[in-house]
Amino acid sequence: MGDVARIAGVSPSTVSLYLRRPDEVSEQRGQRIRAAVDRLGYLPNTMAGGLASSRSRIIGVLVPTISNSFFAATLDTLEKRLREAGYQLLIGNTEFDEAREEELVRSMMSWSPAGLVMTGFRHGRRTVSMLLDSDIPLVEMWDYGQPALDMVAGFSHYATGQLIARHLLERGYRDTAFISPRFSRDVRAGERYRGFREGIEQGRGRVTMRELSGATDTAEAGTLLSELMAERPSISAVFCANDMVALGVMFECQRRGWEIPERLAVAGFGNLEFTPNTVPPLTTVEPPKYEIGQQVAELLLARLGKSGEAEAHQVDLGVHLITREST
Amino acid sequence: MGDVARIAGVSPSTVSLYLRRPDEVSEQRGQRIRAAVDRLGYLPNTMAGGLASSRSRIIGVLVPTISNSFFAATLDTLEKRLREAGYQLLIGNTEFDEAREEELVRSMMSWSPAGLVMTGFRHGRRTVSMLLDSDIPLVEMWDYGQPALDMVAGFSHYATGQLIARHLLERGYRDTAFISPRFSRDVRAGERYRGFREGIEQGRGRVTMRELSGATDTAEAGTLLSELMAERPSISAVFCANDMVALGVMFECQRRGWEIPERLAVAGFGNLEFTPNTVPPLTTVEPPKYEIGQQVAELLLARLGKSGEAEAHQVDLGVHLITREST
DNA sequence: TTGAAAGCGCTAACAT
DNA sequence: ATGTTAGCGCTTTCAA
Repeated sequence: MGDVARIAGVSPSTVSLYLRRPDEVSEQRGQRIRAAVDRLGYLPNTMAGGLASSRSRIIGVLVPTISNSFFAATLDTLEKRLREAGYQLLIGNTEFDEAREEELVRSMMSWSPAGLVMTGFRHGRRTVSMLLDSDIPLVEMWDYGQPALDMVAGFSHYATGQLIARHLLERGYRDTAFISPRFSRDVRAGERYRGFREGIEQGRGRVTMRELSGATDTAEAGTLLSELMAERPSISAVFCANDMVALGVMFECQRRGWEIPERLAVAGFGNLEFTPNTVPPLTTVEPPKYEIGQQVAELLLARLGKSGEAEAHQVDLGVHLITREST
Repeated sequence: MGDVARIAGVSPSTVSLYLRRPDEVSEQRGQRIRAAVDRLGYLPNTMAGGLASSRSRIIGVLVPTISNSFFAATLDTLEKRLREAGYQLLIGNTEFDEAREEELVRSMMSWSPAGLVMTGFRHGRRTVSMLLDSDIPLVEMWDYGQPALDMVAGFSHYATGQLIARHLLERGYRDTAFISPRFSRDVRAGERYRGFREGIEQGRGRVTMRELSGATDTAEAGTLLSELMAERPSISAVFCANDMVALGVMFECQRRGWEIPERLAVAGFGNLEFTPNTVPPLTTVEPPKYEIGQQVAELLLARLGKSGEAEAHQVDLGVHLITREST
């Protein structure tokens, strides 16, 4: 930057000012500075800037795993939106592990990030106290309805479960099942189950639940379905914790010649790209996966703008039931 | 850090040394420092450290979109592996846009990253010269066989296309089709097409190609298939640019009552989670999506270790043909 | 093994 | 609108 200043014939602080707020520098010098920057291919040193101003243009984001298509979609819009505003994403996988989450929060904090984004409400005790001690804007995403540390953008998985329960009851299904990845690998699937079970039971129905041995696995979903139907042939509808599980269930039905929805109704969660196109088209619930990214960015940017107002914002983005022929 | 030093009764530079290389500090002072760190909940300021040492523990990663499941899988292992080594990932979406890529490279460079990871070999002219001017270790991933800027971890999409061509020819399919997302949205699908077409034509076969209007869309894939088969009913096999497209094609066959592989053989690319489980199970090619992440990390860490040796490493991780009943 | 001193490249008062 | 001055919180010689 010194070089740029020398070549442009101005002082370093003028260059710095020009780079940050160009309109506070005279047109004439602005041009000279721009020319010098181009000539030297000057790139500012972000770390020096961050150190001097004691704030950075970094947003730390923690997700269980990047490769979960829901979070990946959210990250996509979040990155886009924040990049437009001049921020960059430091991403970490917690792998469903509170210790790793704590370690990640610690290392993100050491960057003095402008903001932090975390998935869900479950955090370790020490993580929570680090978060509360700092005054870094925080958004918890992909959930709603439980006590939050700061801002929230998500929806209620409990209500989602209830929504499907109501739908199945309306269509006359009472003897139902729920097939899910292991709850320890997907806490929010557990919440959907709770809502679903309570909804069905309030309607005098019954729910049989099966957890896969780990994360989503279409083959294992098919196996579990077969076992379930052998044990309890009266089951007439199954709510799958996500559309991938539902796909596995539908493949199994196809192999066994079980008509959907006549022999067995199937519902999912996610409205993935292929979901409208299955045979028959799958009834599902659409989560606001892109909107969450958008909303998280907006909450953060709003807070970063007017630094004073410490208004805690919590946004429930809701879900949509998409009724198709599988129920 | 001054506070820590005061409480521990040592100098700041001893604290700094202890934090970086604990075994060069006496056990006694080490203990005192550790106690002080705990008591104060001290978190080092990474930016100050980075500025002083003029290097950071950041690896910049550029992908077309995070939400592509192939890249997401790679990012997952890459993040895990690099986090274990004490690095963090700064992730950017290029959105298939060279201008955005350039802008991202520029802002990543301003962090003095320890390394950079990019997807594929196509970069803008100015991006290339920035990359070459800097001496930041660079890995280009997810492709192989073209001139690279530095290190490479990937596989040949051209060879992948040829592999499937050979397989289909062996099974007696000569009149074939290729259905793909728009090549401008997936350059590597275009490479697979090139390999496939040349392979089939060398075997005296024929390929009819159809591009979707944008990214992967199972519904549109079905529509394209119908049109294709109406125009040219003699087609007996279709190679889909990825397994999602193949899923759309299979749904369409199911709706129309076309037996797979009797009426139409189907092959895909990706070996996604559901692929072994379709009806019938789908023949596909398995790309080393996790291995790429692993290998990128290893190349980077090797280079970061022995800083002197500027050995350019290029790794072809290859693919596996997985033959199932759909062909 | 430890400490003192200098400085990494910028920003932020402040004075002009 | 521009320049001067003093740090930001560390790491890194270098000397002890």
